[in-house]
Amino acid sequence: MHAPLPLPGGLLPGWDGTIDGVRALQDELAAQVVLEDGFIDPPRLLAGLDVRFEDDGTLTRAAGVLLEADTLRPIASEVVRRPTSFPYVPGLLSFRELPALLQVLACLPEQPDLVFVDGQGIAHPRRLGIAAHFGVVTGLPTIGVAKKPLCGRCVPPGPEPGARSPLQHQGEKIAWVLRSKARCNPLFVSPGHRVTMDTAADWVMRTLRGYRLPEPTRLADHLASRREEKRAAATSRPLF
DNA sequence: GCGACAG
DNA sequence: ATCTTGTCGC
Repeated sequence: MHAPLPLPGGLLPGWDGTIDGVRALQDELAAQVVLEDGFIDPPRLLAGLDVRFEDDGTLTRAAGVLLEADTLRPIASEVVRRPTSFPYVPGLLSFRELPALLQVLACLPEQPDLVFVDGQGIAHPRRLGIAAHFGVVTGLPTIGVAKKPLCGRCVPPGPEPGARSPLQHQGEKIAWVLRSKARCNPLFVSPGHRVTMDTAADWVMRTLRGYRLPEPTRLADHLASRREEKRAAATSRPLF
């Protein structure tokens, strides 16, 4: 038994307050991840989600963007804020960011057919990164797009855009290390839920627009970083 | 035992 | 993640 985390009760029903307890819950959720394609093909709406923090982590801010899949044009976006309720612990990131992600998803005008989340999908020690956790909880097809790996080893992919090499962990292939753009560090793309490893990488490639990040994640990232949006929108300036 | 460690 | 301008390289 490890040291209990200093948290207010009621966050996780039935949780014993220990890190081992959270890990046990992750194992249960990870068993529910589906690694087969299960989305409408072709999808009509895509969504990009990202989370940031304010006031040294006291406040959690989530940004969500809804895009038209065939044009990659944003048709709606939302930003929500809420008090942070869980500390940052490597490997337990989803428990810190999930509440805000679910809240911003609920604020979008329509349900997306495929979601891109900033962070790992199954490329996690217990195969439950934020994108996988989000996918299992919402039931939505999800892809995890991370800028850095959490675990696993790999041989760097070639320099040409589209080049990819497997990220391996404990004998399993958990993500594609994908070179989305020349001269840029590769992305770590893994299935979140109801998506195949190859489909995940394919959709990242086909939603690129000349930047390192695919449009869904890039727009959500951009929106989540805008200082002007840190506080209640004073001016009603268009978001795009 | 030591180091690494998504956001 | 966050504190933060200009600057070097392709």
